Amino acid sequence: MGNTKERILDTTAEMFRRYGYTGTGLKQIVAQAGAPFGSLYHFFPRGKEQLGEEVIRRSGLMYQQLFETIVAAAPDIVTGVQDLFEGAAELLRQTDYADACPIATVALEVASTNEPLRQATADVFASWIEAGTTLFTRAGLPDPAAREVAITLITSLEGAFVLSRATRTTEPIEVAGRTTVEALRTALASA
Amino acid sequence: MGNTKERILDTTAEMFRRYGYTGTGLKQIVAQAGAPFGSLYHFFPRGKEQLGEEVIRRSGLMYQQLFETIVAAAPDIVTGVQDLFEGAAELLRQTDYADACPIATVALEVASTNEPLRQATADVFASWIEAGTTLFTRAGLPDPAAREVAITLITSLEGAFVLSRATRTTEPIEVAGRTTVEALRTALASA
DNA sequence: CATATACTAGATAGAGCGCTCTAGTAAAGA
DNA sequence: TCTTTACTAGAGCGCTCTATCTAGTATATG
Repeated sequence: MGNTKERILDTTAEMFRRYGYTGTGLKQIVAQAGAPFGSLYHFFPRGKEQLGEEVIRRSGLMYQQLFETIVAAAPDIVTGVQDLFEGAAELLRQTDYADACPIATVALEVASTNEPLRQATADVFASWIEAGTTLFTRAGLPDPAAREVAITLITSLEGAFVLSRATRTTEPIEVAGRTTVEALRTALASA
Repeated sequence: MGNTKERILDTTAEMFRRYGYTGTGLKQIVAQAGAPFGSLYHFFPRGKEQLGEEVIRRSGLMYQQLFETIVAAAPDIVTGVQDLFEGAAELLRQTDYADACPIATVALEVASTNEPLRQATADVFASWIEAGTTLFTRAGLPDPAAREVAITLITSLEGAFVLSRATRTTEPIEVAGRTTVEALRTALASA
């Protein structure tokens, strides 16, 4: 069964969100996942770096699907973006401002220290941008504008996570949501 | 002379930008600063945490003054904000996408693990927001709108740093600059 | 039944961590 | 001159880090 491996991946993703890459120890991971230490190097022979890379790519994909699900469930794209920011604010509140994007923390840590992991975070952001661009294109925006709004959404969300987690307030994320929605509305109006 | 202490603070700030808080070792700091290890605990008796806190508050103040200087040198507030984003993009390019905001990296790392440091990052962000609000109020925005634009600026900039450092592109920061300027223009127009 | 493969289990190595400790030097004030 | 204070200097402690290593168990296949 792939049960142990999945448990290690899920636990690591959760710990990355709270403690970052360098702040998360392998022994803490196996302890919290209830997995033997040997299994870690069985499933991830290249050690922490391989585990980190798989967690980054996996989490990136999960969040992308979450975003697409939220937008698909909304009556229109503007409401979808609104729901996304409101959901993020709610999640932060519920988890005592701990559980936000696991990519950003690791991305900043590894950007200048670990090229394979930096590449993984870059790939995740690139695919988020593409996914967003596709969605906004489908909503009627021309190609360059769609990409700009997608980038605006992601940078606003990530930056808001930083401020909200630090200040323990949802104000930054609420403001970021309004700004992003406004940018989207403006772009749609002139399309 | 306060020379050694300053050198330790400056070196630490630089290393925090690149390696983060947990990723920066005290021995690396004194080695790079050319300072004896004993001096570190002479100037910072409470160790790494005290050093970290002073670096956060000091860097926060420096960046705030930098922002105010840039805006003061510009012919108007819109140009000032534009210059700020362009300067940030230029700095990233020149430093191989290493030197960005030292607060964000540390903020995400310590938000759920170290309360005194989390508080220090929160204080920095709060004072940035206040400084921005003051500037935008002076430019003619009513109070709630001024604060919203200030928060938008900071979240956009921080989020753009994350994406730019990860992808090694200035595109996110350019887009964030345009979006922020647009938000500011809209707010000014309806003021 | 035999054997290969997948996985569990954890002791241990070697390096590095934050921090403490003792000792020594430089310069200023009594 | 003597003493105090500020600072330099770095060895070493206890601990944790990632990673390796050996050994054992379960399961499936010949």
